Amino acid sequence: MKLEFTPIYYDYIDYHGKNYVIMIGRTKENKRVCIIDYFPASFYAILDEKTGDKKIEELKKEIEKKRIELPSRTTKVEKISLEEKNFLGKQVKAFKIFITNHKDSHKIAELLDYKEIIARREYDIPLITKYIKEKEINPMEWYSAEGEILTGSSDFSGITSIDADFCIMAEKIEKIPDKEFNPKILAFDIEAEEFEIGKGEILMISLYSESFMDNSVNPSTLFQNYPDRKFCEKRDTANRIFYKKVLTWKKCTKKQDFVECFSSEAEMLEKFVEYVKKLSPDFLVGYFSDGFDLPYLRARAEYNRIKLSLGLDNSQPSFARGRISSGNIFGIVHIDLFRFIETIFSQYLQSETLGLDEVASELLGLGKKEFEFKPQNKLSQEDWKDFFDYNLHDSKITFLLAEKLWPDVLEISKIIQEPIFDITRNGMSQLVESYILHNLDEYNEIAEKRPIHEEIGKRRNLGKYEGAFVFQPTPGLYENLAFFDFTSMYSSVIVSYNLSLSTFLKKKEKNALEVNLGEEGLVYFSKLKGFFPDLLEKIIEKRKKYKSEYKKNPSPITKARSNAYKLIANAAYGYQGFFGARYYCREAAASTAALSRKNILEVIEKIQKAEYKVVYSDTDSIAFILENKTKERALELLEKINKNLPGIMALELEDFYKRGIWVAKKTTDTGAKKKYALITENNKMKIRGFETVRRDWCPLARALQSKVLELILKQGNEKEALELVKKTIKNLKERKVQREEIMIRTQLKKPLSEYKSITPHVIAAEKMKQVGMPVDIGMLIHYFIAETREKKSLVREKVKLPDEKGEYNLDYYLNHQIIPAVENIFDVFSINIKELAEGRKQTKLSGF
DNA sequence: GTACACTACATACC
DNA sequence: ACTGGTATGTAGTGTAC
Repeated sequence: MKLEFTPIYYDYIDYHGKNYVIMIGRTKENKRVCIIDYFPASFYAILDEKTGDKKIEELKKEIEKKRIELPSRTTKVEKISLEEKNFLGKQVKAFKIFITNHKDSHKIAELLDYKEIIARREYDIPLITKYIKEKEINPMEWYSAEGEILTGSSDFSGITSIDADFCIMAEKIEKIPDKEFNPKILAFDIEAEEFEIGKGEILMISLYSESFMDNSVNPSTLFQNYPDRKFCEKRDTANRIFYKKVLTWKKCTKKQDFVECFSSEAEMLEKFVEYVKKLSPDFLVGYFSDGFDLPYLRARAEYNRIKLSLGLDNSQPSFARGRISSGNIFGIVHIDLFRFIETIFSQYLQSETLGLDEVASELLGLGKKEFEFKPQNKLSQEDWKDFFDYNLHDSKITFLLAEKLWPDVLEISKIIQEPIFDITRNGMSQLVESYILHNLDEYNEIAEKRPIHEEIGKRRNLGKYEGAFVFQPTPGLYENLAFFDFTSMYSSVIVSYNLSLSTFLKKKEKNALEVNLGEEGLVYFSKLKGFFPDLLEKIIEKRKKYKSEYKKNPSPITKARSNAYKLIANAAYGYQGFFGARYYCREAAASTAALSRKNILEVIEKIQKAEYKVVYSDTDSIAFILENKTKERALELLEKINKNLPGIMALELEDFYKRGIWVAKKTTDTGAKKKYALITENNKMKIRGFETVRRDWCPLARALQSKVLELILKQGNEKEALELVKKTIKNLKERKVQREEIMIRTQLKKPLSEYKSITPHVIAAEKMKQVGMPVDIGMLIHYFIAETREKKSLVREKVKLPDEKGEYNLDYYLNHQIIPAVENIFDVFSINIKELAEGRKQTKLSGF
């Protein structure tokens, strides 16, 4: 049998003690296939360069005898080959040792205790990663596979019970040109009685999906085996049909045909499993479903003593431990969109929180439905109806989000070459590392090992190294500014100076690059191109290529591709400085920062020598005043500077600005760093660091500050802005300010009990807990500061929750929100807002 | 009892 | 623990006078 498919899901099983990789994929005819491929595990043993051929032969014979006996299996060395490889910049001879079972590779590696073997490597790479790396069968690309169809008569360890159209034992797999692939996405969402996992009943479960068929199919035939086929939505303008359903065992109404009612929670759960199986999606998508929906379903299934057999082999979801456990369903890729957005996609968002409502509003222009939660017994028939709508709507926006983010998920998976399950959950360092691992073969390089616990401890104890340079600004309002910045500065420094673990030299060598790390002394790097900088250079080139491709042909895919390369390039520097990295190199990271400082300081000097006044600089950007010079002259200077920059480093024009303001720190009168506001000739604002952009300030103060900055920057003076402040203070004093304007939001970053300092938001969180509201790490706590009967000195004693009765605390909002937000802006014009507010208050309160 | 230094914490910039 | 360092600013905490 021969078929063409794209691998979507990867896993492996043991059969007679050996490892078989299982890929679940789709053919272009939309058939689900399961490809099984024998894959022998292996690792490397690197030999001391002095080892002679005779000794090598002896060692080989010795190693061939190694074996491990376990009750369940015997793992032995199956085969050894001697290979010429590279390892951290050196040519080495290494044994590639094939063993029976990957799970024992660590143990077998430990048995190789010979003085001639100087290092053992790659026993710690997950089998799937190794499989993809060595056999080059990448997720979401296309392959043809030949092999025998596994039938019921086969004794292959229950494999034939996998719910797929075909299951084959691969004999040959070959790359074929990519084909179009439309993912089958099924979104789901649950509503439960209690917030705590498994504590309450699951009231309802919603499903939302595009009905998986081509346009020629009549919807009425699609779910013909279903009692509920009429619940398919009609075709939309794009000729698409959607499947929507709410499963519940609570009060059903006849008016909502998408609601299906069952007699018990258990029956509802069983039907949920059945429907997911019938819909047969490639991706089951939730929002925060690793942390809530899936574990909740499992807990309730357990409680009801039923099996949540969602897996294609009828297995239940498994939860890998980690900071957040990841819910894996065999054969179906479970995606928790929240995790993907949190680690990867949030950088492209403006949203201040990453809740479904805000993220969906931003990306889709469609937020959550409003619904007021109440205890079950307080819900009217009408409330239940709204509740079902609400639940379905959550699945709907989750589905639409998944579609929206699909190009990014797809491109990242293809570029990183790891399955979608992993890339939607792994952090930035893991993505960079996977990219490196999958590209090592280009350099014939053996992979470095993952640091063990002890090593991580050592690395962390080394402490921080000196980072970026930030220019000390002078407070003031400036006109006619130019902003230059380095393109991907740290990455370009790594490439240009060849900074990495494999190029780092333990001692000075001839022709080496010497980097001065200040107090930490001198370090040296080889000028022979290392694989890490070389790989990074290629990433940057690809980013450039795909960026211009995107500009020529803008589409979500070209954009996603360009962004994915940018993502890796930007994370490379942090990766080398990250204690958990295989290719951790503190010296390289510290040198990257040092050489970046050196370069930006040199550029600052050049700009100053060309008689411009530099007003600010942070890490990779420089702002300066054009004074009487033209923009063209500034651009000529830019060209000139670029000619003398090392390697691939490049400086570019960020923009020209009509005006810019820098303010003083609140404690001293020196200029504050990382805090400024700019405006272009087209009145486009760029505000950095100010309270306006900080979510832990109340909207009133933020909006006022933002408006004040705008007025000042547009007009070049403070007059109108001052009037606005006066008006706002008057309003505040007259108690005309709406409650939502004075609400403060602060994130709870750890469990309540771990706070050493009891801050206002901790008190607010405790209050929430008391009234039975859900409180969890990561939540934004909303509260306001109220007037109190007795005089209280601490802010936390005046904290009230949004729906508590009480007046806002005038003194607090005046002196701790409004005035601090605008005080240092008016200081630039020698106006003392505080005196103004107080002075008027004493003489004539009504003036405000 | 309050002034001050210091710490804890959250959030931003790049 | 889940990329790095630099920076501001608020509120709480502890201590001296």
